[in-house]
Amino acid sequence: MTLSILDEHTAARVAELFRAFSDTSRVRIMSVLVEDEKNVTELARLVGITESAISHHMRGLRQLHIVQGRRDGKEVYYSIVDPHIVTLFQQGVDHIKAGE
Amino acid sequence: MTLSILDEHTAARVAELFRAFSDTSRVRIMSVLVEDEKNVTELARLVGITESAISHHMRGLRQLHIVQGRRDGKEVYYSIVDPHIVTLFQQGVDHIKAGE
DNA sequence: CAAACAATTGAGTATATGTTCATTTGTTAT
DNA sequence: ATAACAAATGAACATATACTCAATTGTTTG
Repeated sequence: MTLSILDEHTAARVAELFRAFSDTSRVRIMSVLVEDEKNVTELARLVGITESAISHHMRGLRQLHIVQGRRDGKEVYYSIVDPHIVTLFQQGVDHIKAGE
Repeated sequence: MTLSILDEHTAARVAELFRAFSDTSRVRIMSVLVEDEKNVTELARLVGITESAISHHMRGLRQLHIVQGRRDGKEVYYSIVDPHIVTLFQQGVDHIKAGE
């Protein structure tokens, strides 16, 4: 099944998906969330950027339905929504780790 | 095997890889190259941007070893280097096409 | 060699992106 | 109600990115 060139709109959505993982901080966020859910403060500490920056990233990832937030008291715990996304992400990591 | 947070350098390389597919034009370029090799002029016509813009994109993709160029006379034919990259890309496309 | 065509390169520009800082919102405990 | 902490938001800024245009390099053919 040999699909021809992607139409502009679909291509834009695909690009949007990959763009989610196109930033060092977001990649590190994902690498943590692959293991387990984490709240914003923990993520900030682990990734090494401010809680504000984490929040901004999480908003983007939420809008793409890549992560979801679960409030528990004062804290919001983020986790990865879709297992397929985990696979996609891991595949990228593995490709790099396998060395080029 | 539960890997902890990715170090800055590895994360940067992973981000770089995903960034390759984070642009609408590059996604469309890839969607064409998945099918078959193409020269710059053909790509420009199919994607709908100038040959110069294509060249700029191909340089980036070449530097990441995602595509390779093969000169045949006046033309340079580009193709995707690594089958794993095709799989990664297709998985992103499939995720979008499966609808969110 | 000159002309024609394909591809690349570099400069310039407009827009997008990631971050921080300051402020606001939400939640709990005193 | 107020204080304290967590998270989200908006503004501002610096950098990155994609594109076009003009010029250059590479290749073939007259």
